[in-house]
Amino acid sequence: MEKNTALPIFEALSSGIRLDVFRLLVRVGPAGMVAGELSAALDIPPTNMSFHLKTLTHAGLVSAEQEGRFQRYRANMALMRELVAYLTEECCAGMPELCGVDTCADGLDC
Amino acid sequence: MEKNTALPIFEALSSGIRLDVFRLLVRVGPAGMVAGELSAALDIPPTNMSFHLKTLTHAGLVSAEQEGRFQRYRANMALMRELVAYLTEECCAGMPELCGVDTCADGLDC
DNA sequence: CTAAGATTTCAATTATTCTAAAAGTGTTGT
DNA sequence: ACAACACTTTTAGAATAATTGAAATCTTAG
Repeated sequence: MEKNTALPIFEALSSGIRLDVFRLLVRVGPAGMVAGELSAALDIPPTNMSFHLKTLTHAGLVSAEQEGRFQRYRANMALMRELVAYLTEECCAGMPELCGVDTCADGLDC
Repeated sequence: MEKNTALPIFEALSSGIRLDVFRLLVRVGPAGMVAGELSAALDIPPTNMSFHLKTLTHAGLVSAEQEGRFQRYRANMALMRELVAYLTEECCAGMPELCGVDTCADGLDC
């Protein structure tokens, strides 16, 4: 992953509202939610929700699909895994065992 | 992890400079770096670097240790793992197999 | 005590976030 | 097919917050 990919992701998640939206979409999984449902569920005005959804979409964290007159949003889980890999890349000068006891454990390839 | 913990982390990493600092600290591992080294390595004025280091420290992403008259900073890898767990918590309504082929694979407990 | 290193304070610039109004889209009724 | 409706997005403006560099402060080594 490039820095130009990772940075918009962190910018997108640095807002409490957008973090709530993303986590909600992660929770509902492949079913996703339409803009109005998200707006109602989190009590955010539709016009403002649209602004935040645009930011999340631009970062690639959520995908939007036209569904009749609605727009359905889904979380992009794969991108998040890539993000973790990017952060832990070249971890500890190539010596993962130096990272500490529980840092690179549990199958996380860092 | 609480939302109040995760949010400052994303805010901290939403700056290109701080992302560079954190990744550099991940790369050097437990050795860490002092403020002046970071300032020189990334070509950032010390006064500005201090500001960003404070933000990273406040988020818990890096730890600061007094070392003589220097201040040595190290990356907190454990916190990042908690962050991933927080994001993927309750993934896909408790049915990880719905998340897609490579989303919850490779031992990532989501 | 003197000098060097690191951080804090402060003001100016810049970017982000929000509400409200207007404009597109697609759908349903007659 | 035409018109009316529901949902979503876009635009514009003001308020709020983040970022930056210069000067000043504090702490430590010699």
